[in-house]
Amino acid sequence: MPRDTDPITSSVWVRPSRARRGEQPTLSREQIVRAAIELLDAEGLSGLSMRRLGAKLGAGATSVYWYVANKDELLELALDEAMGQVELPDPAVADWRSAVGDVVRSVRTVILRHTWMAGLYGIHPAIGPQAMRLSDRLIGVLTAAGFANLDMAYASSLLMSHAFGSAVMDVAMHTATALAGKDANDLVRQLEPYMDRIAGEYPHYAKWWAQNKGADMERMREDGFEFGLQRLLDGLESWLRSDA
Amino acid sequence: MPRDTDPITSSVWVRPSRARRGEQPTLSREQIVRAAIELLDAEGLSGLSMRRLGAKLGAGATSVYWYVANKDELLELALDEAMGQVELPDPAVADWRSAVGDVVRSVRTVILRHTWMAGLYGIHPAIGPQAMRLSDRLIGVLTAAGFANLDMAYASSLLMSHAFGSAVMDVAMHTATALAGKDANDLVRQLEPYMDRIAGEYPHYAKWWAQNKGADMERMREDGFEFGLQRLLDGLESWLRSDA
DNA sequence: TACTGCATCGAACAGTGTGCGAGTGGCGTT
DNA sequence: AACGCCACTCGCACACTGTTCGATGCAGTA
Repeated sequence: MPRDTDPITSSVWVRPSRARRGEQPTLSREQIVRAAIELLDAEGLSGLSMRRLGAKLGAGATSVYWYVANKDELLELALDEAMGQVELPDPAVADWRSAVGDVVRSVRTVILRHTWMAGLYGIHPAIGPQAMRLSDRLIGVLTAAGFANLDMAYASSLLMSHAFGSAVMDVAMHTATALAGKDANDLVRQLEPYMDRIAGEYPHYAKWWAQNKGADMERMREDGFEFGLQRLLDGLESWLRSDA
Repeated sequence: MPRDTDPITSSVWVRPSRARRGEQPTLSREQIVRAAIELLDAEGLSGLSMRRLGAKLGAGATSVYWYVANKDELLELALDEAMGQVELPDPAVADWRSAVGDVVRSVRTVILRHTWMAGLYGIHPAIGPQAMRLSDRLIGVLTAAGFANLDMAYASSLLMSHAFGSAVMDVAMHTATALAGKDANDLVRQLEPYMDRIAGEYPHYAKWWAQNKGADMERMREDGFEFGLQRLLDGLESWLRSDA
């Protein structure tokens, strides 16, 4: 794909997808991105290589480069495509708390479904069309709720931060335990002697641990996310009331 | 480094650092991790290769493998070491809001200083000794404030989520603009025609944009983080009061 | 028929993480 | 004093990576 040095027009999002002239050019950007996501879902971030992607598409390894400038760019496209799976808020819902809550929950769900997304957020900003569409709807709900200008932007990025942050932390835990081939609870149980040994260095942690070692990890993550979401909405709501 | 198949005892954190027998073995795990961080800071995640690390240490490329099993493990160690730069809360401070706020701010600052951390959180959970130390102190402050058991864990992970999430999003934006060789404001200004063109698809976004295009991006990120932190603390505080 | 330009691919290059086995020097034991 | 062990270092090799370049073929136009 011919390069363009202008940082604006060279962005993936402005450069048009390759147009087909005749009938079927056997490959397309959408098809490539879809295949990349399948590979990423099945094998993780390190499982995606241009050669394997080419093979999966029944094409030469380097043919992909006609539709996509970079592996980085491909990942950017895949990330945005996956973001498109987030369920958008229904603008008809009057209760902004539940509307906003549903979006945040959906973002988290999508990231947990495509765990490779977690490692990508720190590299590519979410400014693709799907992410924009999501932002747009969120802005709509928040302005209807009473937020405006900078406060609106702050509120929306706070909500997104929570979805990203907690999902990323969950994914990290999940992959770590999955890599050990264990369920999270098993792993925690096995860690007990280690915890006892270092208890002296982390007194507060050890004390808490002694009282809560029975908790179900999977359940905790879910409940913790929901708890945080509610506190966050509480904070926004009370601010909204005190300001208006 | 000899491998161990047991998932527990094979973890980096339990396996002891290589002990020196005589005087100076020319290399050490701490030295390696330090050099790795320097390389990461200077060149980013993709700038760290085992060969370059070896060269920087004046050693053979594969000598590092005596102290570290993996590149992955090395990154895990570097991540935790960097976490050690977070300023711990002063337990003497009576005001839990400001104590907790300082920790969260410090986490964000550290991540912004070592931008490579952003891409690593989704891969390795923060369970190293430094991360544990941080958690321990945070737990101490929160329990003193009145949180207990599961709620305490939820509150702490909510705070951490915010620090991680917002820092990661900022880093992504920052690297994207830095890669384009532009200041964020310049980039945004250049994006204007693009924004106008797609305004129809993102009506709420476009409307907001029209009213707030003058805002300073760097400032917005800082203020947005602080706004979110305060709303979050508000939410926690009101929950604490209604519960007690 | 000749020409143009989209689309595909093979070969090649520089670089990656890592396993293996050979080396080296100094310590503890005989 | 001699030996053997063992912590430690490193060169080589392997399989693989992303990406460039130039050669090829094919569709539509002149």
